Amino acid sequence: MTVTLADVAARAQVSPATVSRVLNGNYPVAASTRERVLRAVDELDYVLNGPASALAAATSDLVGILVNDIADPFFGIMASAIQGEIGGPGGRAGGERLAVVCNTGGSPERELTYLTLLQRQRAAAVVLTGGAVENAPHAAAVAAKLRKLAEAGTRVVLCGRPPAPDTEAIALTFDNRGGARALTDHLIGLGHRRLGYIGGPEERTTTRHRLEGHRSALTAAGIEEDPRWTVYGRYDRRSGYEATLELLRRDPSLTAIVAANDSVAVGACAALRESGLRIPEDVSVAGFDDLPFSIDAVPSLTTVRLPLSEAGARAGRIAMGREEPPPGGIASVRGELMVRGSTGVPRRVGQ
Amino acid sequence: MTVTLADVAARAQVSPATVSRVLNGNYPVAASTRERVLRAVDELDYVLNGPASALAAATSDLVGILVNDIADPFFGIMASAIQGEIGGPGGRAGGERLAVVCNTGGSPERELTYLTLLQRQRAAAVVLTGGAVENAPHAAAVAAKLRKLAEAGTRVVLCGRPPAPDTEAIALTFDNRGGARALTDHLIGLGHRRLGYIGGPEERTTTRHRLEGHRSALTAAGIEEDPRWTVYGRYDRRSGYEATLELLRRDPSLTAIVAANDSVAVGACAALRESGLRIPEDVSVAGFDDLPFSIDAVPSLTTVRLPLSEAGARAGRIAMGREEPPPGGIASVRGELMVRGSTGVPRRVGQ
DNA sequence: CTCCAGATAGAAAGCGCTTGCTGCGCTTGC
DNA sequence: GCAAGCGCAGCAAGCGCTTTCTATCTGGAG
Repeated sequence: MTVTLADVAARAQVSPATVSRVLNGNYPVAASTRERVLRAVDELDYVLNGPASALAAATSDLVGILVNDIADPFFGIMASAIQGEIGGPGGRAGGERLAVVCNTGGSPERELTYLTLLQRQRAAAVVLTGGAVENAPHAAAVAAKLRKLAEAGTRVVLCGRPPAPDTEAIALTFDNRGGARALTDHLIGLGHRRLGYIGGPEERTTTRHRLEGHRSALTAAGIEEDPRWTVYGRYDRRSGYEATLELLRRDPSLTAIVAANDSVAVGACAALRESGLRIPEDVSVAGFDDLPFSIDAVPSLTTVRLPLSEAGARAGRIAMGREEPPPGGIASVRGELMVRGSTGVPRRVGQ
Repeated sequence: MTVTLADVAARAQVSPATVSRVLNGNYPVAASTRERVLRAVDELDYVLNGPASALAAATSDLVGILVNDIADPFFGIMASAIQGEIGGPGGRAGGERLAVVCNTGGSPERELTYLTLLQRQRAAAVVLTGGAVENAPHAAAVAAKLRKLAEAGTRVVLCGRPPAPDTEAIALTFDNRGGARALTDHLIGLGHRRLGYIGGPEERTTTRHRLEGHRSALTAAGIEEDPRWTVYGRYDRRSGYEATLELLRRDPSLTAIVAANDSVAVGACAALRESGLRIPEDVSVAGFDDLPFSIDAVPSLTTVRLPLSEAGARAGRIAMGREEPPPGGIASVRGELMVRGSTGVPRRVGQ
């Protein structure tokens, strides 16, 4: 029923081996033979059986991309850039590879399960994006999995994720600490002294690093932080909205709100507006990531631009072995402070 | 080096056949034996070889999802919903399936290539999202491919895409015409008589349907459309920005701008603001899709809410055979008009 | 006490492809 | 003029799993 290599071989009057070689193009085949084979392939409308090749060759052309939330542009942009480089159709790479985007939803178990699934498929490479969960047993389990994958010949790259010790994984880490530091420095420079902070989920590396950067700026400026000024939430708009209301309740004299990311910041803006506060005259707001919509917020969001697309592309190239990994297997990718309309000199009288 | 079924069998003192049956759970195996096998699997840290099973069983657990642009939340949301239903880790479905999200970038060739790649992998199902390109040869090629896939046992579902005639593909189509009609009716009801329209790429079904809905509203209200009022672009913010400037240049008396989607609308807002026009006092703006950020635009965007998540979930279930396809294999999914702050009664004096 | 159905387990034949090795015919160096 | 060398094609042995068919061993039913 389905056409196989042997059928093509028969039609082209050659051996299956020759057909295979024509299709894979890694062995000399005379031009005339090749043409005959290709014609037969065309006439029979033959499509290679992926699993069979993968089995015989002990490699596959699948590349896994793990993301926390595919509906979030933060991950979408990275996934897109990675995929652009792994040489799907239209990519410059030779062999056509299929990108498998896996949505972990931020759940450690699903992350692990997906990794196993990818291992089962003998993936050619795996790129993990986004922050990791700070949980020793889970981190160890992931590290073990990554080691296994590497052992089986799967290249592992971390993009926007802290390095995994004792692992051969290449890490392209975002300098969340540095970015957050620059952002809060900017706010302090404007004259803010009472700054609220809306973090992401407490157990994530990204959350911790950004908060650390924020605090180091505070410390450097000799500002003593009030514990009431920090609220944890999720990386979404809703969380920003609710957290802002909570922050305002706890300390109505805040003059600035630093958010875990742009979505949170946008939610914060909405809450502020509903509370009758002007941005930035009454309260300044800052985000992180510089997603496309940030510039369209009104006022446009001051934020830290992360080169998501560039980092993703680089991760993709490294995963494909088309770019040298950074020395030591670790590179820190810096963000850039984008000062826009949502931050300004505080006008409100304190207390 | 790598652990195989046989190794597990040896360790558990059973035949490979038994191990396979335990792992696939579709054949009676005595509890004690099963346990022994599972222990061995665990001890050896065995992971099934996907390609080998796929080859032997002539089926795979890959499900393809084709999207135009993974970085666009429109597709991200659908992809996420689809994936949630195809039973990746955590899903309720039994077998664990891997979702393969393919980024076509809107290119017909890549779409076809991805379809071939999926066919090669003997995908269990394929879901195509987003509008199709209106190009006869390409449509025919896609239809042929879909037929081949169906023939090979791959279930094909179209989500937010017009039906593919002569194909077994199930189609969940968005009622773009109806949504657009309702939107423009709303604007006309507010008193607008001079409405600009920013469309998407001209050769896409979505673009055409939305424009048709818009025009039918115009016609029904006895408004004769000025050809200058329509501009085609892309489905992104930038396009909205540029097209709006162009529209304003062509006819500064426009009191409303209807955009192909929310991103375009947001770009339009930016252009309007920069031109010193107030929204909606001077010009009303309307979008389409109701993506999450629309509500945060200032003023918040009047738009047509498409149940992206619901439709995606349904498409996913149908693809998995867990939900009856709609009668006739075609269902139209309606959008809901969301009236918000970006549209209002026109205040500007005409001309 | 025999016989048969039912429940488990195993043997073995592939699934469709890749690839190391062999083989053949011809150019080329000495 | 001969052997070595090269370019190209075929043979055949798997890759690791699934599954049909068969074998074995119960425990009643007759």
